[in-house]
Amino acid sequence: MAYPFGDIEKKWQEYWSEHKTFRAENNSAKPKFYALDMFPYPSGAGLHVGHPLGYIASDIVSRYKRLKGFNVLHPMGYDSFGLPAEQYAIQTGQHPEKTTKENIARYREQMDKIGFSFDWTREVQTSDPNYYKWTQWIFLKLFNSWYNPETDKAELIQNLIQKFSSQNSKVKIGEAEKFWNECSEKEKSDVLMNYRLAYLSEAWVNWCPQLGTVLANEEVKDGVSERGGYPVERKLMPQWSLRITAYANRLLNDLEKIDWSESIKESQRNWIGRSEGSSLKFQIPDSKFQIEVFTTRPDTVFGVTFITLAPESELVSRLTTPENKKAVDEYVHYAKNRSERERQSDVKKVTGQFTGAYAIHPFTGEKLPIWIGDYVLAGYGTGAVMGVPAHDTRDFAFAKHFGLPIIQVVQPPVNSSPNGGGQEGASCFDGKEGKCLNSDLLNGLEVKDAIKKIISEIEKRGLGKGKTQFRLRDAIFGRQRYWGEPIPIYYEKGIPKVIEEKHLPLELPQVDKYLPTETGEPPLARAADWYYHPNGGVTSPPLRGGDRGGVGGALELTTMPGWAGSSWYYLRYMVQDVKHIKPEDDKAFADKNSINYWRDVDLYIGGAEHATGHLLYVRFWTKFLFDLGLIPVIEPAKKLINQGMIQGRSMLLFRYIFVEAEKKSSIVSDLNKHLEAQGDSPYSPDDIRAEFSNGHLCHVNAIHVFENVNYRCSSVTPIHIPIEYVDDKNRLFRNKLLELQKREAFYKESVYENKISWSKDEVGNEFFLLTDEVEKMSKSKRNVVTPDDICKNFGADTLRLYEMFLGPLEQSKPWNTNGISGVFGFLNKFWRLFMSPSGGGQGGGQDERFSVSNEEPTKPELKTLHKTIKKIQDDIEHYSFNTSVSAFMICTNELTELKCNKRAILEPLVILLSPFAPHIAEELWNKLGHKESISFAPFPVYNESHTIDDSYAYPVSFNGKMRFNIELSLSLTPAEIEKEVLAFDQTKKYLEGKQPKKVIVVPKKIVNIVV
RNA sequence: GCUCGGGUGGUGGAACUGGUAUACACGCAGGACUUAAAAUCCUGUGGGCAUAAAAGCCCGUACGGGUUCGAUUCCCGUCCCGAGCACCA
Repeated sequence: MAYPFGDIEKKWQEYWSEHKTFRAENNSAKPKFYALDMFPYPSGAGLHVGHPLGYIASDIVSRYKRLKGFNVLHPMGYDSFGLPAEQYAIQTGQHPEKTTKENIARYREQMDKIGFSFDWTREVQTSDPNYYKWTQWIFLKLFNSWYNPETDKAELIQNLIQKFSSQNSKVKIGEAEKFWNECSEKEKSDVLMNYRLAYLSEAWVNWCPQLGTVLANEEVKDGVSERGGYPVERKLMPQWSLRITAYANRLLNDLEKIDWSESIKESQRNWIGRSEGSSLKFQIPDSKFQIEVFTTRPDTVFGVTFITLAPESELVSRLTTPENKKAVDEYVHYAKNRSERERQSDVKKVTGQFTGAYAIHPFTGEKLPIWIGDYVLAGYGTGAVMGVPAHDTRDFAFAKHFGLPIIQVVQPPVNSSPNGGGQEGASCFDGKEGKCLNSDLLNGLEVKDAIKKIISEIEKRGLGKGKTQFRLRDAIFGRQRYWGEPIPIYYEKGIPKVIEEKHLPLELPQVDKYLPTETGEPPLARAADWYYHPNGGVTSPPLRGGDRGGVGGALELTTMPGWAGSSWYYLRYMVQDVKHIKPEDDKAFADKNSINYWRDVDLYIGGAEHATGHLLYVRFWTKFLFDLGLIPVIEPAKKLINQGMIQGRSMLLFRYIFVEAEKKSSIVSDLNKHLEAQGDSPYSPDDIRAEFSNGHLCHVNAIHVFENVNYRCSSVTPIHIPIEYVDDKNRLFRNKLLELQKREAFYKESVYENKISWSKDEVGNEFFLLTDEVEKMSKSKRNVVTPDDICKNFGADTLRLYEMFLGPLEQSKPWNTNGISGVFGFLNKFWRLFMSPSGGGQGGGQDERFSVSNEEPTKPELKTLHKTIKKIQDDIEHYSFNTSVSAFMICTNELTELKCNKRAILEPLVILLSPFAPHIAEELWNKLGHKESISFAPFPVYNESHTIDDSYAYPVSFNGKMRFNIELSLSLTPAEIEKEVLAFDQTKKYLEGKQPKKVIVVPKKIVNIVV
């Protein structure tokens, strides 16, 4: 019979909750350990089996650290602002707060059943006004700060204002310059916007019409929105942004200081994208304008044959000659209206237009035609490039397409790729090695040296200077959405002003609908009294200043993006009992003492999908708060582990639609096109015929397709069947489908039940064999598996062990429960070590009685125990939890074999197991007579002397092939070992009478004889 | 295209800094207990050759080379899978 996990787990979960066992103290003499999980977005599908993977790992480490005498902070909360709740609100009219609350309750219930040692008194929710008050507060700090390049850190904007006014500096107003002290309030505000770390500007944004909002770069994948997959366009609009680019260098350099996975660091490096080069100015004859370009290859300057501007560049309209105006306007119009997706998908398509204008080559004085091309990005560098077709593939393609001249200026090294010529017309060579030619003062120099020389020359002649450019863009911070933190800004006479700190939080107003207004304003515009007055705040009664005069004004209508709240939440957890703190006692985002005690996260576990989003922003905010002296650390987390994704197994039914066609063969090729796209091998017509008759592919509108071959496959649509309707052999039974169709109209409409060619099982039930596919686990794919059933059927301890046993934490793997019985079996076997059958029943019987002996342990028993202590300790330190589970199994198998039920062995073993399977461990600990929770028991100390053997079975190899073992004393010297081995009977056999050439003896490892 | 991971039995996966490849578990096969089933326990299980049986031999960590007494591990080349970036000048 199985051990009574149900009762045990309930009992101890209640005990921990009642005794607040895992409440972390901020005043402690113990060393601190902060283990953090990326908090979840509470989605409507509930917690699936992938979520706990990381939580279990961090929980094991947390519990282990407690046993090791650390004061452990292991908190949990919710990233509860976000799009899905809002989309749901739009559909149903329900306030997103309501669904969010419900989802959180469900998550909590599920988490509680897994037995995590979270300190729930520190729970945070980003959508809680008590929390987002401080998110808004940090925003105000960003607004009121600028980045001082001289001190290389953020400083108060007040310092800059002071500087401007005391020096009466000249500042730029549009294209004009003006003295600071002569500027109007509005002009001053505009100037400062170029410095503030949170600023408002006209910016090209990723606009997603379907979602009605702008998206950050990392929220756009392949030209469509990450959430929902809707098309994204480029649009110029006023936007709040954060000046993360000011931190680009530090974000890049400090990666060296943290122990994060190489892949995350690499992603961040790519994303920040530092490149070193030079700026260079090209004069335009008879014009007040000039073109500045950025290049990483100033050494190729003598190969420049044209200049290309981005279509969005301001210079375009100014430089275009009258006779080219029409063509240029048309091209610009075309380029701007190409969606981001089109632009990215046909990268190979070369488009462009000549402006009619020319620039002067700064070294040769030659006339260079100025072109526009949409391969030049407006947002990078200066939005203009110098075209060096011989040594840049894009310039090459452009020059080829428009018949522009190509001049080779670098001779590739001889051993480089065979056809990488760089010769005029042939192909281009973009390697950063070789010798310069046709390059005046650079001739004969190696590329590297040429770069140095030309930069100093450029600088000497005042043509430009050496420069570092980053790919990273400022982060767009406003969202035209309801369910996010309101941005604490109001507009007085058109000037953005901050809300006073004492009026925070600026709470989300009630609105009648969660949609944009008829005039296209964000949902917050629907709020009746969305005005601010510095004397009265926002609330009762709102004093309206209005936009046109008086004090106060309309509040900002956009809200913050999803990542705002998560950029600093690790700090909020540091506050003792933060969940129950009263607003009037809440004096800081986190109090100084707490911050100085906990400092930073020691272990952070979460998904790799946040590599360039959350994980970059949280580093940015950390550095900013550090600069302001608010926190003592420059990085949020010392160690980061990315847990692998647990994928789901989707069940797919393909709907093939056939239509009439003229040609016979097309059905085969159409079908094969689809199968190849899926990675399946193509089918011959016979194969397809066979598949159809087997029922595999046969979900079609025209079943008789092979009798009447004049059909072709016009579409193939995969339909996700909810996995709970499918049996473990991928079979969808007809009655199940009917049941599903009754419940969900979608399946009624999309699946033609009477067109399916059903197969029959042994008893005659009709079924159809579905295709399975490993995909991300998600609600929309209908493949979500929750941990609930496993907790119910096997218990939380089994779930915890099984998730760890699945493989290395960082590896992604599809969920399957094939091996769960092994883990469950292990726990039962472990339980039985402590039990003896009371009535002499058979094989463990039903009447188990707790029975542990106080006898002295034997040597083999001690050896097993200490070997396991060492293994578990090493494994946890290396986050290798799958191998620990194996070690526990081996240990239990050995002790069962030894029939060991001795307290001296089992008691330490229970402590050892407790981080992994805390419920069963608490129960056994209690049965062993302890009154306190096992959570703070001392971790057993490894004693090497118990594991040392005096002899070792040496594997003896001949020419590297292992043949047999010899048991030899470990006290022997290598020479003695050699002698023993050579004297051994079997050795003679393998020597076949020959003399050994050489004998290698590695003590305690191996003996190898070379013949 | 560039960068970073990774390829081990039927399956998930072990193997410390080069030293007995396939631990542990699943699955499968056989057996014990049982009226029977479940549960539990035991035995076997990389492939091939060979044998009455035992011993024994050969091949095997994606593929081809190399270094080494010895390579899953290190080096070079190729193929495949996954992830990130992708007209970033």
